[in-house]
Amino acid sequence: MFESLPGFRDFYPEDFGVRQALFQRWKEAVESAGFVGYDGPVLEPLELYIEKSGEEIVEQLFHFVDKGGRRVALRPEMTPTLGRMAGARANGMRKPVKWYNIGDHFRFERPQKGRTRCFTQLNVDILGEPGVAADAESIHTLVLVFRSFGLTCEDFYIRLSDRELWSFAMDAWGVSADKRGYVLSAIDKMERMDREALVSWLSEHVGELAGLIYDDARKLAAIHDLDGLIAWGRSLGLSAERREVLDARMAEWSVLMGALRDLGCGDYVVIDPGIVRGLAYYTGFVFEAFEKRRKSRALAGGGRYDNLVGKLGGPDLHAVGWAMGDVTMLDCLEFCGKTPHEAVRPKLFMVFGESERGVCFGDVDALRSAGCRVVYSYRSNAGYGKQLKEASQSGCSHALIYGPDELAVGEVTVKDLASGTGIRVKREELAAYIGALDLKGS
RNA sequence: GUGGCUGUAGCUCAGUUGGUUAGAGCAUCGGAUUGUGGUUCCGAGGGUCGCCGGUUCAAGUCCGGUUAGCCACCCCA
Repeated sequence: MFESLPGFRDFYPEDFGVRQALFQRWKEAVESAGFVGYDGPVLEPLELYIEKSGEEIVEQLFHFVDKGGRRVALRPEMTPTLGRMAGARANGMRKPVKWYNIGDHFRFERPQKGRTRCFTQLNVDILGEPGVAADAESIHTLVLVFRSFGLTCEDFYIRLSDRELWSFAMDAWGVSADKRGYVLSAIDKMERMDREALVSWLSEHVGELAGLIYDDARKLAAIHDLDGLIAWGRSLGLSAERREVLDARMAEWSVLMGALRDLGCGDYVVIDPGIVRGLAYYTGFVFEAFEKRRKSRALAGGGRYDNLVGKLGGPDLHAVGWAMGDVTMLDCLEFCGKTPHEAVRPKLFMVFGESERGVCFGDVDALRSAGCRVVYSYRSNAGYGKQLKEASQSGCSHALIYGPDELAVGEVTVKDLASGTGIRVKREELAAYIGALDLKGS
């Protein structure tokens, strides 16, 4: 027997239903915040990803040369495609643009917990708005998504940081522009590596500064309130000009935190400069969502990336957005006992005698056309008992019994298979009766 | 790319110091059951014990390799 490729998953019906329910909640939650759906190609030019991240990223892509000699790759993330699409229409679109996508992505990595080679992501982005109103709504929408699954501030939280703060810090340390990526990378590793190992690694890039950077970065990463950030900024000893810019940034922090509080996100968001995100293209506020009661991979991550569209050759377009993966999210929901399920709808099993078959099949067609879910046994000549047994084992909620007694007066028996109770219903009223059945909680 | 653990029926697992034809529960299918289901009982199908090689009179069991899965590292878009 063939098996699925490493890191690729089969979805049998029981898993498929959960997955569809997940997508449905995603869709409803982000549409409630005014986002509209879009999609792009699963296959893109390899250069679209190299452009942003460099040649080494190729190792983690599914990529090949197509028959036309083009170097192509399965998309590992949505943002470059979004940037390309939005960039092409940027000048003609009314701002802000609020788009979301639910789609498959591919990365050639070693599979492990929370990580596969093909996963589905929800991407939610706001384009064309430079102000913190967009950052606030982006984070609020993320909270809406979590809450739509019944998760609370007991289950998850969002760590909010700001790359601009780190820019000020690097100004103060005197880190040159070409080294800043390494420093951000080091900050990202602070939670996982001890001082000695990290300083040693960092000193390969910034020399003797490494120790100072590490100790200062530790202090900034430990700040978790706005007053603390402001005090930290005053201690930097910036020039008057830079000081003014920093003050303006702190004012934006204040507006953002106020908006998040008013949008009901106050209990979910914590200031945490230790988050920087791995990607090069982030420019401002960045954030990641985590489970609260256990250590796990980030549930979602995002931030502001004002330069990406321009870098891809489009016009300057402000942007802020985030992504959430299906694997980690379903993991989290299972841990929290909040695994989503598709809505329960009545499902009917037709039970009939040989001489009632014709009438019954007529109703099968009519009820199915009316949108009811209707099935029946393929076995001819099976007794009513056999058919009912099949009905109860098939997972149907109700059996419709077509017997001579019922049909003689133009009725059928609608039997609730859970309770065993039956009720006679006029055949012409069947669709209406079944449509009114409410299975919630059953 | 590195390391640890694990592979026996569709699933969960037994399988003694190596010893005849590898078992159980659940699930599946059939029957008991000719107009009223879920229970119960009976029966059936389903395994080259992940794969290859070695040791041995004899390997599911011991050894080596390999492959797959899980977990961790690396990386994380």
